[in-house]
Amino acid sequence: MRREGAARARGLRTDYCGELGPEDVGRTVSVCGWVSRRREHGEHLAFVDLRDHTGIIQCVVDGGHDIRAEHVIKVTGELRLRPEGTVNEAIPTGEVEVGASEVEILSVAEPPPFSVDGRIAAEEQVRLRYRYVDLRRERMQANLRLRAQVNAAIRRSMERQGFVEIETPLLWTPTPEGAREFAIPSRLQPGSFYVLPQSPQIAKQLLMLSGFDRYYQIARCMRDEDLRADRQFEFTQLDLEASFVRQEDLWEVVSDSVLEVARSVTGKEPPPVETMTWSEALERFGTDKPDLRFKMELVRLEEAVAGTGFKAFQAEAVRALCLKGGAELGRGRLDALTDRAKKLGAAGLVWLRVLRQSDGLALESPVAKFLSDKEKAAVVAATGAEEGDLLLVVAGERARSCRVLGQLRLDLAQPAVSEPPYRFCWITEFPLFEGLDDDGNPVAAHHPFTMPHPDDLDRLESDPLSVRSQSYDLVLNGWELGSGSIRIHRADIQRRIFSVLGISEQEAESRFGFLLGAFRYGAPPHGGFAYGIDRLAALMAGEESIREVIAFPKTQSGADLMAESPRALPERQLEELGLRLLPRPEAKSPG
RNA sequence: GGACCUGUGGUGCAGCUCGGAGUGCACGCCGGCCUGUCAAGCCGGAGGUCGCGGGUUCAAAUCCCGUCAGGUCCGCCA
Repeated sequence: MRREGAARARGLRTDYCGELGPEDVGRTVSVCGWVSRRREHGEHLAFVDLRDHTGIIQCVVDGGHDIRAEHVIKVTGELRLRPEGTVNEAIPTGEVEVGASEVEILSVAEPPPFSVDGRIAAEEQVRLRYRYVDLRRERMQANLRLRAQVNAAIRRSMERQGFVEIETPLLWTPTPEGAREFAIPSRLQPGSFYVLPQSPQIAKQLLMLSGFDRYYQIARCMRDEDLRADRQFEFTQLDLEASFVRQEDLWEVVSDSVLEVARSVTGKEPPPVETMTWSEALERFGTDKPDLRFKMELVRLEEAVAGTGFKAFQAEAVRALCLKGGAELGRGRLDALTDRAKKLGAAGLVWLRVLRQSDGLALESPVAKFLSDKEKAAVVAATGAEEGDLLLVVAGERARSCRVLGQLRLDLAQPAVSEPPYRFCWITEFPLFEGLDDDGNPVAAHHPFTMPHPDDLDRLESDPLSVRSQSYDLVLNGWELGSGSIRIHRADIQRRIFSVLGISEQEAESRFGFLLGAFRYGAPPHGGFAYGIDRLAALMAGEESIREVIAFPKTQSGADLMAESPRALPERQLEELGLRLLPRPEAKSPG
């Protein structure tokens, strides 16, 4: 438990509270911290549980001191074994206590707005308003320290692999694509604006053209989009880019870093990162971010019901889920599932209970009468269903049917997202384009500098929607951690992409000018990746929201309840920036 | 932009369906007692615009409308 490196930096104290033990008995020690709890026994005896970031130590003090919860005090005295029968097995320092000869009150505290010991869980609203108190709690101390451990593991991995840490500007220039940006008015050039980077994407590609070969940065990114449990305005990514590499090389680099993180946090060797194509993920799990911790994969039934007389199953795709033991679900529950499927975009949901009959398994369902015995048998065989299971079938367009079942799979069987094990997975071969915009032009799925799959290059113009890209996502337990791609470094291919996207040469020049310009001076083949450290740290900490691993997060309406941002600026400051406010339709009054 | 959940002494809850005096529980707080506790114990006490505004009603924490705040989600996040 003792940390040698910290020994010289203990300052006012000789020891940390949580590190004292029987081996220290007999020493005169000084400990500093916050009063976690006091137990008074009259004029001459009181117990004080003193807390610092390492833990809690019991101090035995004279009852005359006015020592209250969260007072900051320094206690000096001899460390001794607790008397027989008074050992507290519930805490690591429970065998010893400080017999206080001197108590110094370093500062007094008002009663905290909620309990620091976590006995009663305060509402998030209250926690955020008094975040400095909230962060004293064991949970938040552990979370933020775990996050620091994640950062350290990432740096270890990147340095080991020869990456160079380079900082890029926070005051950047507006880019037309992607997320909404935060704008910063220029004082020296009134009317002009910087923006905060939504990612260092362009900067890091330029660093490749500059010959740095391997760049990384633990980078803050800002996106002015609506907030969620896994999304804040500002978040932190491991951002990296490498030259003269193939996708496989990057997967290895990134896998090394996340496995180093998992190893460091869990103390165990994590399972290797798996890989599957986007198309396979959709077929097997009905999503591009599969949760591999549990099976219940989607099943193809097209062959089993080929040539069926049942109209609903005469569709492009007929897919099923088998819910183990689901036959006992009541009618109300099944109706709710059907509603859910419809809300998700399915035409309907067919359920079949798998029951035992004298001569084998039988299917009980409102539509059983429309299926032949042979079809029923084929369905049972294809799904591997056993007595007591429930089959859920969606028929219709392929991608939609898979996605509906993919969501039902999560609804019915997904464990808490932060529960181990940690099953990292690469999703590869994303489509280059996703659908068409209002003008009938394909829309870039990743960004317009993503290199197409070499085997599909000749279909770029003839059948763009079938073209795969060299882009890839990293997924952990159903959460998208990040994405990356091999970039286009050749002008001819970039021209063809812009042409397919319906972007003219002039438009490309004005929108991506300085990047395209830089490419004219010698661009190495390169590619990169970025993943969210907030999300990774949250999952590693067993949290469902990234706010629990961020010291001072914003609420869903973008407010900091402690700092009370955002706020109005004084008129003088606006003037200096060359800004004038439009009248607001209505003033917000505090509730 | 939209859907749903939540808002009651400092904290966490119950009360709301079926309207009848701010009623209750746990923690905390203040005072007293208490020399081996550790969620200390015992006795006493203080503390409330029921988020805010409007409506219905003889009467609203409770029903209705609006609004604000927090959360979850859809849209959005190349």
